[in-house]
Amino acid sequence: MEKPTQRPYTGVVETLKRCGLRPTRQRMALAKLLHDLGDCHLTAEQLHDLAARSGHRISLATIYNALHKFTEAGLVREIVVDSGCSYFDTNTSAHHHFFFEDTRELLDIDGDDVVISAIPEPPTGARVERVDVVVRVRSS
Amino acid sequence: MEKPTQRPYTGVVETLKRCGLRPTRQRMALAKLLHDLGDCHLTAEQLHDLAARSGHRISLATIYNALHKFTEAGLVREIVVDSGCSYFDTNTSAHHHFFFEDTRELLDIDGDDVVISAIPEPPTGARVERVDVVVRVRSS
DNA sequence: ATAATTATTTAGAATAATTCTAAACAATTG
DNA sequence: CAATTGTTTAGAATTATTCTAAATAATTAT
Repeated sequence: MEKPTQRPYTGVVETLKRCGLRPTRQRMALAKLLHDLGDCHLTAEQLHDLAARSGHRISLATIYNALHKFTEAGLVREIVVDSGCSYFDTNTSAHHHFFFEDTRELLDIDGDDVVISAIPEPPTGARVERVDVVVRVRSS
Repeated sequence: MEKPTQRPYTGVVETLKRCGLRPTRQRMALAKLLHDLGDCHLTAEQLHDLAARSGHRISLATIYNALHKFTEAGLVREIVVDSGCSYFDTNTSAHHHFFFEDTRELLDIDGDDVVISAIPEPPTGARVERVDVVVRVRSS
């Protein structure tokens, strides 16, 4: 847990700077919202709404820009489970997902709870970026 | 290998009927194209082009309808690796994928080459539909 | 066979997520 | 504080996909 501070943006400003991202008003607001939420999965639209409800009028294009920059910087992770839209995961540690096809919701699976004991070599000239395991479930 | 026949559509007609799908001209053409291709991954657009090149003028809406019906029937499998579009896999046996993020291409990984030795129980009320493993690679 | 029923196809419009554009603006650097 | 560079924005554009409703084709019942 982080120690509360009088200056609520100091933390995210540092983080953004460390990643080589200008700490703009919008990015600070978004980074703080995401940080305060803790582990969760959001679409760009959902983050847009959340920002709006928190009093931040930020254009959707900026939400996309920010999410992509945050993804590059490793602050969030993009998860592809649904061809309709992208989810952004605030949990960047090694882990996997349940995907509820009915509700289109994601649930984390701890990295330790999935053991992949064999993976083939990637073809020559390719390096493994990451291994995604998605357990697709439906209500039965 | 299938024995060649004088009536090239008999095979797919049977397959379609067995799946409870009316063997329409379009579905027969598409099923035959997919069957003749062997294991591969196609987008709706790619199948549309392929059909056109083979002399079948089939509307894109029909391609989507057919692919969805074929998916329900288990004749093809929909793979989600890219939030931009869906891929349909003619290989319906248990297997996984390399996804080349640069070229957006898929490559099969034999089911036996990925060993998942532990998967958590799905939450109560949910049943596992399937487990997808995607090894995301980039040219290095 | 033919008619009646039901499913499928189609073109084109509609939608949804995302990206693009170029002008305004804000953060950083000199 | 001026100049530079990066960011934000509204709105248009793009892309994949779905929807709509009329036309057509496959099936079933007569």
